Amino acid sequence: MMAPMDSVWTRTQPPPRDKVTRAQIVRAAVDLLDDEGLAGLTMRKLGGKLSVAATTLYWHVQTKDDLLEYAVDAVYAEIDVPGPELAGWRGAATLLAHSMRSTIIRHPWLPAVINQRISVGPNAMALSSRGMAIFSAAGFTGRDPEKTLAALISYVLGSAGSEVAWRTMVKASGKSAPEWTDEALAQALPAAEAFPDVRDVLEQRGRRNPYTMLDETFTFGLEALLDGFAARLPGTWT
Amino acid sequence: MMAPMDSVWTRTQPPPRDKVTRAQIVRAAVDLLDDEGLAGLTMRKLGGKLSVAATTLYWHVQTKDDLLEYAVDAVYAEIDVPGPELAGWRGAATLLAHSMRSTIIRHPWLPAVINQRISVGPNAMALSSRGMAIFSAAGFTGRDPEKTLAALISYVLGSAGSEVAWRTMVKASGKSAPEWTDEALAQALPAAEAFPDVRDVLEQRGRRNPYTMLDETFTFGLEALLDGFAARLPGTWT
DNA sequence: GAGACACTCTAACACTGTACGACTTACCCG
DNA sequence: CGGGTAAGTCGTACAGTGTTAGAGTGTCTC
Repeated sequence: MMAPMDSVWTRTQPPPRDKVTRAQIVRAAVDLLDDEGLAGLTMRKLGGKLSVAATTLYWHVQTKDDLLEYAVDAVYAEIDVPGPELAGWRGAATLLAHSMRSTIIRHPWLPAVINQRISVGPNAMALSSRGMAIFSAAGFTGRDPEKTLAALISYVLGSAGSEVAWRTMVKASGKSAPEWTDEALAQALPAAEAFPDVRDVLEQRGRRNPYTMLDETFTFGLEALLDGFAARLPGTWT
Repeated sequence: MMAPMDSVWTRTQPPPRDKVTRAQIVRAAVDLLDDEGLAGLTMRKLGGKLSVAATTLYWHVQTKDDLLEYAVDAVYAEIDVPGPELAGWRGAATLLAHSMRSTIIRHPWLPAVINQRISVGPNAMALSSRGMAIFSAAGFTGRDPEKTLAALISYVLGSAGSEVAWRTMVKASGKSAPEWTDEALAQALPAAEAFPDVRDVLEQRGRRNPYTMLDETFTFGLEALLDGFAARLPGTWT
């Protein structure tokens, strides 16, 4: 394991040339965002986490917005896009959708950041490429694979975005989901009285397990969308 | 027009009791957000726009986040939800979707804000209520109207969110859409070389009219989703 | 050995959201 | 009519933000 006469003094190439690398910064930023939310990411706090002055970060990253862009692309790498040969196009699309949803739930700051600047990082492009491959293999031609993938991603993003907004509020309150719902209904939502149907919806979310209800809602829309895709496949009688 | 001896000095009742009302503040905030984006909204700038000290705003609004919540709900009022009796459930849903999309495009900051806190203002609830009525009238029962509406809104939100991200970047560059696309491809996206299919998609967006392409993509997904809903209507043979 | 380079840090600037307390009115009650 | 209470506005101030400029450190190359 150790060469003879190897010691700190004889070693010629101390491996860590820099105190931090951009990859480390990005990873730490994602951690911080996960833990403390979008407003919790501060250059000084991030520097502290890496035992480095805040301004040091600016050597590796031009601006905080750029850092966010890096963070977004890093997270994109966590979404896996199965090839269509494994589960068929519908299975592959389903897996992609669920993987994307859980990635967003793991990184709740994602939707708010994504909707400000478009994502053109390498991981985002790889996702697009592999995602389009699913629908090309399914038989879509021309611009259809692009449109189909865009629709799928839009749905997942919107759905997960709402879900994340809900989860964030519950988490920030420190209460359990049913508790939160009850309190919110009782105290803070007198407006709901005017809309009994909406009130019922919110109430149910307090009684039954809210998370399985979110799952059901997500799957419902996903299946509907995929049915719509299937009906658009060339070779389908209408 | 003027009473005898009316002057600044004799006048006893200056009609405007308050210098600003909350409604005015919210409206000005929306305007500022539309013009300068989320980062452009500043309490001091907003105060200046209303000829009022920044701290005065805090009498009418507890916090900047609260102000954003008011702004979101104010914008929700612009989305119109037709009753199902007018255009049938599918027509009504289509109109709702398009109205929501154009509202978001008019207020590009909306998606980023919406995904941080859930919306429970009166206009948001009215939208939910009337939206669910569409699908109830269509024949959906139980929790299905809620799920269907959630899916529709999720899709619109996600789709418009991506669109807005794109539009914002193009607008911020000050260039025309094709110009922007060309430059972005040429200079800033060497990563695209590794994904020729993605590159083609981006390139086409530069050649053809990008806005009609966005329309097409939006409509494609919307129709697919509505087809999926139709297939789920009770009384449909599968 | 010397100079260039990569990297880090301290100090500072302009600006942010917001708390506090003082000030000016308009209104109500005796 | 007179005084007190509340509503509303403002100046000041504070802690914290992203970011710049310049000085400093060490390492690599000739």
